[in-house]
Amino acid sequence: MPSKKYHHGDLKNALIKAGVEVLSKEGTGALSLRKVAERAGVSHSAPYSHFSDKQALIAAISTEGFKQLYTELDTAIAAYPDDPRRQLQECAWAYVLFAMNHTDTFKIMFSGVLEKEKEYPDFVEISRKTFGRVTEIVRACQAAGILRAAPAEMMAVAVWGQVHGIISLLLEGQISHVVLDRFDPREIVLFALDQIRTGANA
Amino acid sequence: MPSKKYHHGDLKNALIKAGVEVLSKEGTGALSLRKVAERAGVSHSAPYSHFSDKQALIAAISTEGFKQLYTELDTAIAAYPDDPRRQLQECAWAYVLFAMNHTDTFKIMFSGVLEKEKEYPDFVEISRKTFGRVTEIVRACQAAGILRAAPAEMMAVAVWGQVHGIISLLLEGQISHVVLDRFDPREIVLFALDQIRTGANA
DNA sequence: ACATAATCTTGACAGTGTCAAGATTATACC
DNA sequence: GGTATAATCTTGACACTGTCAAGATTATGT
Repeated sequence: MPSKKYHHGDLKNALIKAGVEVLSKEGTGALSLRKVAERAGVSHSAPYSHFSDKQALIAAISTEGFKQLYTELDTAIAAYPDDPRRQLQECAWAYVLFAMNHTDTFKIMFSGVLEKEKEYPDFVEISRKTFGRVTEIVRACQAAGILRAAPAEMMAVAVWGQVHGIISLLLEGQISHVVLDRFDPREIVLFALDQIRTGANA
Repeated sequence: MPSKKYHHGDLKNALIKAGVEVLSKEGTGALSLRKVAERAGVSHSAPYSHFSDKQALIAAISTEGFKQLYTELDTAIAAYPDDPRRQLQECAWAYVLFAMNHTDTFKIMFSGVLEKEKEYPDFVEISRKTFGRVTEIVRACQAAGILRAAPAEMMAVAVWGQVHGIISLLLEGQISHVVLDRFDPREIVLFALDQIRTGANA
């Protein structure tokens, strides 16, 4: 029990974890450096030994979120080797599940709270890596004749954007009650995911 | 020149306008009640005569944004009467243009800064109205055999989600440089819009 | 013309991000 | 080992924020 050492030992990670906790329990608006510090059991200014400012902490939380998202995509991919069609499908669903299970982390990752993301190399790298993984699958699907021919990166962006859009609208409560009264969120997402493949044309 | 009257006369709208200005000039993070009040030439507490709290001002700004978006969709629709295919296409593009021309208003409308949106009836109504317009077009497209048969509201959500996702990723700077180095944002959006219709399947 | 309501100001409070100065502890080098 | 140096954490302060209460000013309705 390292209860009252002057040096915390692993404060940086403790702050990130505390940040995630605050996010999930009190929402994005309640995330403050001071609250995170208190939750980690240190003084209000201690975070500045590890993060240059609040944005840096947010960047770290987002990076952590991306890492988790990456591993979930990775296991989804590993579950269906040599089946790129299924891989793409499961990745899309894993993305949706991640967003629903870690709503506020997801929001912080994508809602523009982090302002100069390119200044955080870890964030940029895991983001790039994740996107690269999706691109690989798209390329494999194209090679297998499952997806149509097109620049793979572009198609990956389009597919990702489509998944991202529908889950974002759902999480932000933008889906009309006219729809929510009649359909389950899962149904809506599945319909949208299906339409990515088939298109809306008659 | 009603310069120094104790009563402003139209403070509520002035505050909304000032808010939009702050948003577009200094970004979402710089939006504060006090700054908005100062810009409108009143004391820091004056906004509380018209808005119960900051959220209420944000709701008003968002509502204003939705109204503008609605009229732009409306003119896009009016420009191509009896051509639902073109109407849908132009609405999607108008949506994208609105997001690019009023980035920070768009972000405030959709980035979850507004927390209890259902508590603001004006916001709910214009939001519902806008969605209804899209649904109408989808229904018309289905009737004309342009879009495939499916619950129109569901399909409208899916299409909207797809447009929303791609422009959101672009605005948040989430599109990889691998893609941005090779393609113009317009190209990316057009590709994505095209894929909404055709689907990604081979 | 006057009572009442609407609007705006002033002053205060707690909470926030951030910085400077100093206290405490770990690390590296002799 | 012991000591200089760096890393880590605390304390105290500042300006800024949202919010409220009390009061001043003006509009409105009767």
